[in-house]
Amino acid sequence: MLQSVSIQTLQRLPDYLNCLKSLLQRNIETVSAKIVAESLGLGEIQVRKDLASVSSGGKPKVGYVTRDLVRDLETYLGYHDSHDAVLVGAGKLGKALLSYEGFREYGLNIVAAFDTKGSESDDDMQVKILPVETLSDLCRRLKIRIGIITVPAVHAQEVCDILVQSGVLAIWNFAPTHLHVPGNILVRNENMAASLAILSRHLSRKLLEDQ
Amino acid sequence: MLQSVSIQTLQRLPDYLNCLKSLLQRNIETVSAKIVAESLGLGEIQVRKDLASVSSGGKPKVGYVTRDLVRDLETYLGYHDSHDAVLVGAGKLGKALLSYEGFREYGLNIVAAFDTKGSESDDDMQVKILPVETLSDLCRRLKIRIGIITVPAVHAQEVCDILVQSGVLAIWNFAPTHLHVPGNILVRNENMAASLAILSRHLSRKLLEDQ
DNA sequence: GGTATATCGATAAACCCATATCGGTATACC
DNA sequence: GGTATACCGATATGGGTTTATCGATATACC
Repeated sequence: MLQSVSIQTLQRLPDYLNCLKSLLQRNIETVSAKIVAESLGLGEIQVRKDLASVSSGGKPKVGYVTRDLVRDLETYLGYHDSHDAVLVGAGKLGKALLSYEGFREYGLNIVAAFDTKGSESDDDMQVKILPVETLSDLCRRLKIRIGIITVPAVHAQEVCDILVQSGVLAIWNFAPTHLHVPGNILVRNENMAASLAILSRHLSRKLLEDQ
Repeated sequence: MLQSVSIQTLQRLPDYLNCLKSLLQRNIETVSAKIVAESLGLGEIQVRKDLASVSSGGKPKVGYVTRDLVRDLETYLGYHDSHDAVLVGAGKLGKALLSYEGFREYGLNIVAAFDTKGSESDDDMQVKILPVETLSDLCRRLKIRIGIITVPAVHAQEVCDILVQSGVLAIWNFAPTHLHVPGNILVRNENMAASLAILSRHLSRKLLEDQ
């Protein structure tokens, strides 16, 4: 049951969770796959398959118990036992991510941030910004396993190397560059350019249609 | 040639462009698909197919002419003729995106930003932050076709509705919520939670492997 | 100029994921 | 209590994307 969740399904799970949580707030105790599907713009069968892979089934004529689904999704996604992470690169984007409270409820706990410019403490940030020289040491001491890279593209690879050497296993890369890592390390690229490519093409076509 | 580019391929094109540009800076005039593949961690055949769909072919024993590929990729991705866009929600993330210069070179030109709190002019931002009441009017007047949503989730749908009613055709949504739009409008979700899901699962597995 | 080699391009197989169809089961209503 | 209905679950079909195999061609070297 746990093994066979496809990447695509996995990426939809947070959406289900969002949707179900908002239903729960409206005191909707049970929910059918059809409702969820319509609410998220997905196929009904797809929703059933996805939910089946992370939770025990629903009942005919009733649907799923909302609360149970939420619990199972959160458990599966690891939102209950949070992961510690470090962020490297306290520029605009880095600071924006640091001050985003939402990550904590996704089980991501940013315990420290690093930058070359050392610690310029900002108002509404929880963590201090440390000099990058201390990055490796801190990762080792706290057994950090997730690294977030928000440095300029030219420095991304060297930061990546430091993280990997310090025991980090998963990297969330916001720099617009490809990172080379050993096979057992996962890199997830937050690929803004790819998103733009899709938007841009859609637009070009639409504008072309209307002459 | 232009029609048959798959979504997956389209998303890889910006990576190719990045890679090729950096090769060009190192005065590498021609490049083989193999080199590009290794540099990006992709399959050799895949690279060839992708490149073939946007550019005229390479020569045996020599490879592709780097400069030509860059030009063709940029043309295909529309980086030459830029699209105007508006951004709604000048919180932390919104401001971070506003001050990111990189978008311009991707052909995205953010001409205005909006927020409920009106115009609090910030230091290094090019555009002023306007009251959201004027959003619809400006979109119509300037014929804006791309909207970027960085408001809290609860307000995302209403902002989305305004944008759509004002003629916007493509929406880049950073709010963690699903948006309902007419069929001819494209929504691209920048799904941070989905990325986290993938990172988190990888981590859980790795930690499990090592007990 | 002939041959070896590196590289591209096209067709075919394999794989993954989404969608459709069928059958089963619990609830609701008569 | 029986029957109709709404909904779930499993198996099968289909489309799209990746990967593999083959043949073609231009360059380089002898």
